[in-house]
Amino acid sequence: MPRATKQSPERGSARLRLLDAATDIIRDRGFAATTVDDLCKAADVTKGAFFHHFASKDALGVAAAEHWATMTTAFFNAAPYHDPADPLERVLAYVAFRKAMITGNMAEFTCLVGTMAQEVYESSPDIREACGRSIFGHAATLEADIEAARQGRAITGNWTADSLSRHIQAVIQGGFVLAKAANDPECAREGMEHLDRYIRQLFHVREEVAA
Amino acid sequence: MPRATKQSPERGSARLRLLDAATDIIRDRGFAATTVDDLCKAADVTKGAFFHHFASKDALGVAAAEHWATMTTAFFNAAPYHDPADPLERVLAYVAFRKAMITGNMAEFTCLVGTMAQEVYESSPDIREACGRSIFGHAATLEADIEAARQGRAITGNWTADSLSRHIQAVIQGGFVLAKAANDPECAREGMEHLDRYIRQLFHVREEVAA
DNA sequence: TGACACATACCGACTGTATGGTATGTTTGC
DNA sequence: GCAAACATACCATACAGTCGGTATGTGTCA
Repeated sequence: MPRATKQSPERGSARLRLLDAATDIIRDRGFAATTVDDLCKAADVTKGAFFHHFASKDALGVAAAEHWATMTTAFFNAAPYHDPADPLERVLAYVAFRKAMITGNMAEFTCLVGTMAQEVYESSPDIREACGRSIFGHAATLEADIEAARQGRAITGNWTADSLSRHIQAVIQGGFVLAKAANDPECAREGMEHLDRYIRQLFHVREEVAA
Repeated sequence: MPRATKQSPERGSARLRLLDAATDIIRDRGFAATTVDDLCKAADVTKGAFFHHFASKDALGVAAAEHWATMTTAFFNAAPYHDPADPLERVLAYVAFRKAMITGNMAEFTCLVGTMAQEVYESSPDIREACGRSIFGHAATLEADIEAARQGRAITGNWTADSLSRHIQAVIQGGFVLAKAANDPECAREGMEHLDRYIRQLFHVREEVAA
């Protein structure tokens, strides 16, 4: 366990290392079951460093949610599902991308802010709000494409683009819950197939053979 | 705070009172943030009684999940959505029923086993499995109706009854996560409307004006 | 250029309390 | 009179948070 020493090149990175550790550990055990000592050990920093950067454990929770929002925004911005020229194709590509992301350990593909929101929605309003901003901010990134597709194809249905954008996130989050309960990621993938089928039906396009 | 005294008429009900308290408190704060003392206080029993009935806090978690399964099974068996003669009508009535259930406090309508599974899936396999049995056992109660509707209406789609039964639960669970993140139950209700629309589309039936 | 002030980033021992769990009674129904 | 159903006092530990300190960088002015 190499202590960060004087002249250490990582000096100044304790905050980031703590946030990265929080992302992993909280997804694994949840927020309440994650101790400050756990985080310090994983990030290889001391308790002094922790409370230098964060006023409290709750404050770290808020920062972790915001860090998650920043990371995921950059990640999804750089993802290839934006490539198609047709907005509906982009939405369907997003769903396919989310499905393809479901691999590896449960903690690797599940959602930090969904997990935290579920746990602390009542006990820690600050964390809950930060989680909400992350989830609904991400949902909103699909809204323009959905609306463009809706207008471009003259779809008239009893639903709105923002409602569908939230529903997409709900299916993803629900898939994670079932996957954890079953200890089987396939549950989450299944949900994405239903979601793909639903969206195609809303827009009256043929169902393709699942990729 | 009236201590349970000798000659108390509730004697013998400590276990049940603890399970009921666990149902409420864990849905509010999550499993890890719920202390044994919290449960004892809410159930108005002592720690001795707690550990007389449960070998550990984890054991209570398992029992709470099983108690939840028992309660919800009885509740849904008695619910009116079974009344329609047509199996598809019963499935749609189930979705409407679940939507109508979303009222009151968050902790009142959200799902104990979904919350717990999300939290302890990695750290407590016993609880995770009990949660899984509850969720997937409930999902399975819809499978026969879905399959009957599928055959009765000669539906040929690239999906199975058991997959759809799980997806229905996923949408419900995902709706709960978003509702908590937004602090707004309407998120969960929206999801049920999309689910209703999806099922109707799968079975090629007209969308009704939302109840 | 260098001395000084000041700020930021960290260290690690310490503390008060909360927590899960235990040991040992006491009461109650059969 | 025996076993189940409690009650009460207690314990070891783990936990979030504190505090006095040190190391390193940075701006400033003679």
